[in-house]
Amino acid sequence: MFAWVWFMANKHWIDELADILEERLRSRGKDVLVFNGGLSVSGLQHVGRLRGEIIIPETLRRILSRRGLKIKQYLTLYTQDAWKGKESQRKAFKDPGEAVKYTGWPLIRVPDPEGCHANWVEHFWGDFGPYIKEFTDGNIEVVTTTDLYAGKLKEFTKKTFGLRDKVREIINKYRGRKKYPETWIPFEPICDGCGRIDKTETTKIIDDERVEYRCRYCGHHGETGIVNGKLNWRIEWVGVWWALGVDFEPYGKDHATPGGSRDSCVDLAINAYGIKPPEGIPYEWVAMRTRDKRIVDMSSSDFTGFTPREWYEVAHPHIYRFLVLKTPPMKKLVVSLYEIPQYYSQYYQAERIYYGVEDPGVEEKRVLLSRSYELSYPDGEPPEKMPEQVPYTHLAVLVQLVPRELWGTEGLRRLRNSGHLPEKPTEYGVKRILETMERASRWVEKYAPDYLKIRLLREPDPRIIGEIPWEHREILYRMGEMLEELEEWSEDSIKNVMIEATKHLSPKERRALYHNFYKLFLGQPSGPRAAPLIALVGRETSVKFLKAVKK
RNA sequence: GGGCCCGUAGCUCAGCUAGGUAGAGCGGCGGGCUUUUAACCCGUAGGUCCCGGGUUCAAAUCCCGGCGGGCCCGCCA
Repeated sequence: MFAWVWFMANKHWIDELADILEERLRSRGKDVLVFNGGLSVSGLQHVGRLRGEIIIPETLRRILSRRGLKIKQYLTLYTQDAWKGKESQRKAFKDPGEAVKYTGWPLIRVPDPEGCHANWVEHFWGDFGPYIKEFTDGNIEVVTTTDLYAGKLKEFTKKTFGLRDKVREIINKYRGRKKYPETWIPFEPICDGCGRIDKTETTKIIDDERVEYRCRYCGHHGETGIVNGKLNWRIEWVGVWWALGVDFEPYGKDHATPGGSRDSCVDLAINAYGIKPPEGIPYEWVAMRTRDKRIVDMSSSDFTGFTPREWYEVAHPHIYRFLVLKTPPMKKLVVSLYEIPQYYSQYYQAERIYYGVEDPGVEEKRVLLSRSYELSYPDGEPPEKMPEQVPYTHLAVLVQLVPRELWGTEGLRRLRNSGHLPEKPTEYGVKRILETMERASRWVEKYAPDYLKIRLLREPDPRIIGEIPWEHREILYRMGEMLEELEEWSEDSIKNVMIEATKHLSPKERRALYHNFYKLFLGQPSGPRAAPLIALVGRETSVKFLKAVKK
């Protein structure tokens, strides 16, 4: 139809989003724009949290930076929030019963359940925080609400005391019957008596710096500084926008409901504080598929999901970024560590489409996949030449046959022999293969199905041999003899031996024979290619196994 | 009570924004491949597009009304 329409229809969702955002951000007239994301460290920091709060804003930031916008990206940790003491959270401690006493404490004050870090937050941040730079370009500044309360939010708290009536009026619009009374002061101190932040009530503002409060939990009355507490949650969110000057911040679907938290906070920002609320987009959560194929939402406080560290161990961050980018933000993304090989092959396909060596047929698909691929690089861009692609499962098997110290030599030689690598492979391609080998090796240990786990039997097993019919034993024994006499010990000559020994068999019989062949060596009816396997096992051992069938 | 995502082949989904002969991958089946790296190649079967109305020459697609599944919010944050 019209070129314009065609053009629009063939944009990646994130580019369309970037277009809209660019216009709105430019109209704000700021030199440096601010992007933010927010996380409460209530427990397991799973990969799902990378999606909406980190990778999506980071990618938008990079796209818009290329268009000349200056953008600063933050990630805000809600460390002052109360520890809820859910059963799943208590179970993180050796003595869950005793851990009840931390209920209601600010997260940052809850001790590390395993005693290896300064507190709960730092403990669970360990598998997440340090990996952000692997999944992004790393230009993200992490701030905590605890630090903000000691700084800019302190100022905001004072401001809020002055705006009390207006703030109450707006919040009460969203509170149906349970309106806050006129005496309400929107500040929740940490109780000096019991340590809780979720049960205190401010009774009096003493001056700009101090308040009086009472605790509904332990009955303690006291006074404390305004650094020692937090604002009511709706106000706090606006406070973060104000303190950092946020211009864009995505929000999870739990905040997206009309009349919900985002709406009420926008109302507060405009009508109480007179600031322009940030632009935003809602996003769906990430779920995971378990070993037995059940789908469960990842949840921090329920400890369901897996961390960026666990992903990084078995797969490149590129792959996760790719999955996030090819999935529209309001669609549920389901990921599984058991399906890593499939993700690699999807990624390789997108890569081939990007480099133009494969035609997806449908234009929309081409745009979605190749752009998602292009943006999948955490830092920088795809290399000029398409890297060599070796299937993940291939490497998973290879690393089990070649000793680790030979991966970079013998392993690569094997790949050249099998045609996966050319004589002069690209630098990035080789680097990626070596990295994938490390990951595939760990994946085999932790997640691979049994049939991909290759383990040579220590000794020929008489019980297995007993199950092999005599005519097969004859052939296997003969193979052993031929291998023993073989002049040159190479994959090719071994392969010739195997062909020679089985050429008189029908395809069906040959299949049956190889089942027994694999059982003899591995205890299971299938395995890696026979000739390379034998080559690797070595002459002495393979002859020993093969001739054992006739003892 | 309000909102979001979804319903298309056995499974996972694309196609719906912009109406024009129902698609892909996986799985199944048959065959091939000097046995296979959840492989590859060729062929093949398989569908009331959740249901009912409406608009239209024409509806999986647009409109209205239902049904079913999953999820979020309902004054905790």
